[in-house]
Amino acid sequence: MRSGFFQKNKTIFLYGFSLAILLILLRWLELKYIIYDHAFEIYAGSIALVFTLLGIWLARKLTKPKVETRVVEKEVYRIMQEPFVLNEKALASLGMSQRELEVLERMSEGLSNQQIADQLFVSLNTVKTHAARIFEKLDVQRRTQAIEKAKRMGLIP
Amino acid sequence: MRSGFFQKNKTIFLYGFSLAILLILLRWLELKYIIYDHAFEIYAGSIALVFTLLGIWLARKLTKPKVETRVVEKEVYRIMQEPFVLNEKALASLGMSQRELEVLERMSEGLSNQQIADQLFVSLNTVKTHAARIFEKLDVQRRTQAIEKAKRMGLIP
DNA sequence: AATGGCTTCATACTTTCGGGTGATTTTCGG
DNA sequence: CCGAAAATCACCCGAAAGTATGAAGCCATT
Repeated sequence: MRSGFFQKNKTIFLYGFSLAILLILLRWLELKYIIYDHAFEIYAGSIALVFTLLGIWLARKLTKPKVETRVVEKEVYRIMQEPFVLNEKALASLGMSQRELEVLERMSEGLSNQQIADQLFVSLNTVKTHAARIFEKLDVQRRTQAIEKAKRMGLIP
Repeated sequence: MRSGFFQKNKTIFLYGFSLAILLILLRWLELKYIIYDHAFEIYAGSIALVFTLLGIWLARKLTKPKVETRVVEKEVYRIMQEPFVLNEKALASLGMSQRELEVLERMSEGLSNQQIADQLFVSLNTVKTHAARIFEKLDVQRRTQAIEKAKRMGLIP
């Protein structure tokens, strides 16, 4: 393709053109006897200047941009359970005992009284007693309420 | 400082030097009568070539690298109470109905079946039926388990 | 018209939970 | 060592929760 050929050799054409036009211009200036004393030096200087600029342009055109990796911090919000810290104050103010807390934790895991009893190696009745105390201290009636309240108070995760 | 002055004007000095040396070289070549026919064109061409290269070099030296910002995501964890967004996918995959979800929500608030029935203006039996379906779909046996699982799945806050 | 899902309700039954009471043992600080 | 708090266990009883089964009405899709 003609246009394709021109496209690919555009730089070369431009190059030649620049040189030709510059020479013509300089000759014309010479003929117009504006320059005659240091003619050659001016020629050379002009050519040097123009082609330096051309070189710069070329370099900018052809050089691939240097890639500089810049780390941009982007906040990625994640669902994460904030590290649970037991609310000791609330625990103390309620007078919640260690054993009761253990029962409460297992309750919140959805275990039945019997399962809790098995895990803690105590009788079902014992767990019931603990549960009753827990409800009393938390001032609730049902285990679901106890769990809800205890979570809000920071007694369990 | 002298050296500082030279440093800062290095490019200009280099420039002048190049031109001077080139001219001397060309004159010498001319004197050696290797060139004499198309002397001027060769002069011009040589100067053009050299200064183009110089321009390219200059450009590369002086041009600040184009910064292509490459975003590298860096996770910044932060504690936040996750604003609850309902996990619709899980909801759909479980085939959980709207009514069932309502019951589930109230369950998690610690309400009894009777209270839920009153709030939703349905009978206790209806709530029980919903509850049974919920347990079935969540594959659990107790309401406490259902709450625990539903929370983890993002069905309820 | 038929099908299937959702919601509603009922009945009957079993299991678990929660309240109340009382009692024994263990632990731990004064 | 003594006493209070904690932990353990038992028994009873009623309430609540959960299981199983059936069924009717509604609504959208086929």
